[in-house]
Amino acid sequence: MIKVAIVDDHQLFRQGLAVILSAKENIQVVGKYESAIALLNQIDDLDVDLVLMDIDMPEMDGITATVEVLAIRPNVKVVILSMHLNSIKIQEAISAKVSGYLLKTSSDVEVANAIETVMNGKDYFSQEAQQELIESYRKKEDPNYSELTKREIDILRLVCQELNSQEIADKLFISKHTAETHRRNLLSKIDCKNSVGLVKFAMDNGYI
Amino acid sequence: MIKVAIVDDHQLFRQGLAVILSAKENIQVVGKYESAIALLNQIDDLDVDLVLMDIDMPEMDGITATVEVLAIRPNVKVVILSMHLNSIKIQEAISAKVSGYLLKTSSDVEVANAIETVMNGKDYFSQEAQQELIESYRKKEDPNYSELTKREIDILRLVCQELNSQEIADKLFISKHTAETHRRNLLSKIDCKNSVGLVKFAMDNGYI
DNA sequence: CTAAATATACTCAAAAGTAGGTATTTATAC
DNA sequence: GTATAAATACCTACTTTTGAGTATATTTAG
Repeated sequence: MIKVAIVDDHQLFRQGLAVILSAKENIQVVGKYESAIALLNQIDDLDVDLVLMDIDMPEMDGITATVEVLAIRPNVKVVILSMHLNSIKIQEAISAKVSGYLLKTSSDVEVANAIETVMNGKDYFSQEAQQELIESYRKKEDPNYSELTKREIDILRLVCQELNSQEIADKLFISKHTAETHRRNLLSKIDCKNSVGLVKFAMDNGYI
Repeated sequence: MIKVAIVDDHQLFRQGLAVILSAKENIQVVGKYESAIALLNQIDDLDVDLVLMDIDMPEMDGITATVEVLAIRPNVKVVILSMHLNSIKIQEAISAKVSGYLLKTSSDVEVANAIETVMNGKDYFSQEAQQELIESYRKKEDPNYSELTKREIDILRLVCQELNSQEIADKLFISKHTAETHRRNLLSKIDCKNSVGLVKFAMDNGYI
């Protein structure tokens, strides 16, 4: 019997999924949590093999939560169950050492498969997640493509807070010229026309 | 027995909710659809009293779908079941003649209550939805607040497509000056500093 | 019909963003 | 240790946005 916990802020989803999974003969739902905090508060005393974790939740996102969970209970498996598909989230999830990544559009059969696969010591990433990763690797091989640097991500986030280059410069203790250079490099890398494109990119790719 | 159909693109949610609702003694789930199109294709032959409708779905959003459903089957009740809470969506839903608006964070008990209430000829809007509406009415009474006009919404959407004022002007066959005026009025009404603020507002309020 | 709201168009001026450079210092990787 | 990448900073030039006005035609609501 695989002991599974569910973390999701949507009660209907949480409860529905629990019912569906409990119907599987080898799965037992031992916990349902409406937030990562709620799970972390009980993780010490919880007899659990695998956590199904949503990403978008108030208070603490599922990826941060995964890091916390694995720090306390390194033997517990974490599988992401999110509605969003973007390569940055998937990569962040992998960095956080999740064992799988599923979409909410998945079927109950796929979720059960994923749980079994992960408990057998393998990873399970949904077809869509794999595809997304492959495409992001393809992009990286494109000579016109280059990853954003840490500093560029800083600038991107501040642009998205409606700050102008001078304000960004003040905030980061750099020259206005530097902020403008970073901004221009962003426009070039992301291949968009103006700051509006930057915000949309940031939103689509989970930077904000 | 109340005959309910569920429209939601997340299979796990759809299926889970169906199980939960089927357990209620007075509710029968007569259909599960992964898209509004799928529902509309079968609506003629479907013996259904009430549709639980998600908003954010590919192909056709739940509000457009509601209008279509009610055009064909005016006696069917539609209740929105969405994860998002914003006054514009709620108002659009009301305009589309929905009978209720629930959040996915609701409990199964609340959903069942809502279904019963609506089948008794009343409307059911969740506490959060009501609160959101009240706050939007409060805003309207604020002398500094004013609703966006249709034209302003046009301009807002084009700004979000990375167009500058000249390009917007060309697209709408108006003068560049006019486009600039609209843009400035938007900044003033939305109370933000630049186009970045406009995009975020547009996203937060479901304009794009 | 009339008043109010909306959409339209313009001017002038200041501020910010965009586009093309160049160049130095600081990390990082091989 | 030396390439390489990243972060830093500056210059010139041009475009766009923003701010603060004014003004008129067109719609809409009472």
